[in-house]
Amino acid sequence: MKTPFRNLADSQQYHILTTAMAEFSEHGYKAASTNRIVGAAGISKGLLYYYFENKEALYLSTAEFAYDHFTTHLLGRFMTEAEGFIERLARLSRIKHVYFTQHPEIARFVTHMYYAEGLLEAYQSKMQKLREWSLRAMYDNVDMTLFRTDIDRETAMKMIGWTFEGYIKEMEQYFEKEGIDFDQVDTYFEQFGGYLDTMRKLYYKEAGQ
Amino acid sequence: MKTPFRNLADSQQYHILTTAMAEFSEHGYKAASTNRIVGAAGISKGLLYYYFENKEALYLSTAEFAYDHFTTHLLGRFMTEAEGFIERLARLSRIKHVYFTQHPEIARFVTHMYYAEGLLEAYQSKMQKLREWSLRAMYDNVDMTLFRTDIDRETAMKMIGWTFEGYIKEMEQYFEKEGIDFDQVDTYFEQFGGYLDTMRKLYYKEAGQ
DNA sequence: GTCCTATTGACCAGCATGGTCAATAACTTT
DNA sequence: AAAGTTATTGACCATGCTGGTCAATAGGAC
Repeated sequence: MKTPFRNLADSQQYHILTTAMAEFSEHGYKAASTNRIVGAAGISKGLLYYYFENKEALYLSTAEFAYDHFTTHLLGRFMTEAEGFIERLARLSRIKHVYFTQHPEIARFVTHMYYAEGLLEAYQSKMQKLREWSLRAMYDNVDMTLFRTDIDRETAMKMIGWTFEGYIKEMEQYFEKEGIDFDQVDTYFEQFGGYLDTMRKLYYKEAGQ
Repeated sequence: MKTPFRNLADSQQYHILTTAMAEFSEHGYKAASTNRIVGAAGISKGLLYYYFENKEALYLSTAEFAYDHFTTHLLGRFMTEAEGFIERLARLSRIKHVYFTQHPEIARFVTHMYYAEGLLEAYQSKMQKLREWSLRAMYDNVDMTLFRTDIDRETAMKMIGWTFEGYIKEMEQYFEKEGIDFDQVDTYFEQFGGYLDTMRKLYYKEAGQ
């Protein structure tokens, strides 16, 4: 990253880096095309190489920006309150969902980084930290006594996690096909609440027991 | 597909087509490389174009072979017996798993076809049939009275489906990392049975009720 | 006018692509 | 053994895209 890029307005930096992220997430590092990036970003080829020394430097800047943005915007909101496992996952899902809709390119790119190999050696310790921290976000300060006692806790937690994954994936597919209807947003929340109730009925002790 | 290819021994046809499938599934139609295919298949470039008129014809032959193989090898085994929903999904999972380990390239390619767009217009009606048929395989002749009555059936079935998806995905990831230990295969089955028991405890009426 | 920075897009060599084709190897038939 | 037919090779080609360069120029500051 060269100084001219640093002198850019934040919004323009964000614009260029997120377009690069979209390209990198979709095609991976090698197959990503700088030509497509400049086309999508609306700048000339020359200007990109006036901002960055080469493709790799662009990727690394991109990765650093994404990592920093992700951690500063999410870590803060994840302070753990005491609550049941289902409520915890519900809260995390909502927070993630907000972030994914507000910064979709960054979110997609971070998941790409999470699984990518090769160029990222410099980031693997950071990723490791992220992994550990996301574990804490899931389990720290969770009230485990809510679970019914006749089924294994580990099993229950896995199944609950898969239920959230499945539900989120289904919603994503639905929105991708049908588009989000903002008048119906209440219905979506109701439906989500219904799933939560069902899960409580399945996995928690009966009330008052 | 030209006649010389038709005159080939079945095993050689299978070999070439499955190598092509691997390439197509991994990179998609456009990014797939005929050079890599001939390299992996151990034949010369010229020979490939002696067998097929061009890349598209190769893809179409590949798709047809995969579809036929998949349907003839799976549809037969899917006759529905009366059973609970959990047992049904467990049975389907086992059948699928066997097919995926015996014909991984075909299996991967069929899922690719299932989601791919563009070149497949000719196959979309076939895919539609496959979709309908897989629905029947899931729901036909299922004993719904086993479900406990205080939770919604649709919700329960979705959650059970997600549990299977999650478990299968986790197993795949585990095997990819650690490799399959054939001495431990009993443990895997035990573990799977444990999940089934838990699910029955969660979603079915208590015995004798 | 004179700097200095920002910005362009034509241009380059390199590489991989899908596809061709003359040469030849390997069988069959006579 | 000769002739004919089919299988098989790999060098070769035009094309298109790649990451990256650079002379030209536009814009603003002094």
